[in-house]
Amino acid sequence: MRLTTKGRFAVTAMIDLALRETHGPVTLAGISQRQKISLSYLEQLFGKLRRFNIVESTRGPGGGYTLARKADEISVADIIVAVDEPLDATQCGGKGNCHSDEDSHGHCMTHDLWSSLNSKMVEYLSSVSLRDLVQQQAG
Amino acid sequence: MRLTTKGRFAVTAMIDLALRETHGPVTLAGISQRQKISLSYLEQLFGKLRRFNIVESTRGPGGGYTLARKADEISVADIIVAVDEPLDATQCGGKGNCHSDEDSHGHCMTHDLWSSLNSKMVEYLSSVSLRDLVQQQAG
DNA sequence: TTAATTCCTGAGCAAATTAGTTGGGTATAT
DNA sequence: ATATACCCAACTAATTTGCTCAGGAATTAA
Repeated sequence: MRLTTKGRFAVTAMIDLALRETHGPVTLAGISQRQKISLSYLEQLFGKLRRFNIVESTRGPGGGYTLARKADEISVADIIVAVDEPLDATQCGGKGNCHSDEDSHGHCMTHDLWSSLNSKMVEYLSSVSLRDLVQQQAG
Repeated sequence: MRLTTKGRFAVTAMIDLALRETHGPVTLAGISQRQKISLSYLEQLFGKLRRFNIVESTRGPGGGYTLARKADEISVADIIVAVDEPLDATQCGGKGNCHSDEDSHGHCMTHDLWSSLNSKMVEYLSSVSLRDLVQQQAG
């Protein structure tokens, strides 16, 4: 899991969306103005979020985006995984057929190590829901 | 806190170092060969790690790097913070003088939100020590 | 039906970051 | 002296980030 400003933009935009979707679909133009993120960049991000079934779209006037499920069923990990390119944690490309390390017991040291660290990160960010963030923001 | 392959390289190299430093200083050339990371890149990373007092260096033949403190007193967060450029979490640059968001109570929405999420990340990665990783690798 | 709104897509581009190269140094053990 | 190894800065290539531009498609409302 990669953690950059790109994921931050997506999470920020999703919070903006979650805060407003009670009044109906939220337009990207609105999010763009409020959060100071370019519309085209948002379109790219929300294209990915839609393909990952995190948001749903409605076209035409009065349209916009809504959450595809409840805010407490969307985690920060879901959002970040959707928009960020995957970070290739293992040098062998996940094959496990890497014997370069002298200490290796069949595959590269990085393999088990970083992938387990990575899964802990995912585990943690999976435990933080969009609803948690919205409540934190409101409070 | 940013989380990219750069941090992974640094953590991987540090584990390699921790596993071997019982036999004396570990050379970057050795780490480079074993972990398949270019020597010059390692030199850059370890320059930063040294400036953050995470490792110590010994010049000349038989020299190399050693841990500046015990492995259980070095966290993954320490390593990543040392090598990664800081991720500017707030759009206002940490000033708090941003009133762009309509829902704002004096500063931008992103401000509190992402910085608290960020501090949770740091908190978590601070709880994982180099010793934990080494034991995990050995076992 | 026409126009306005909004999502949708792809190509291209500038800036930043990542990863590495090159080409030098400096300190130290033998 | 010489080889080892850290140290350092400038430069480069590849990738990612963030954005612009230019359209197209679906939907609502006049």
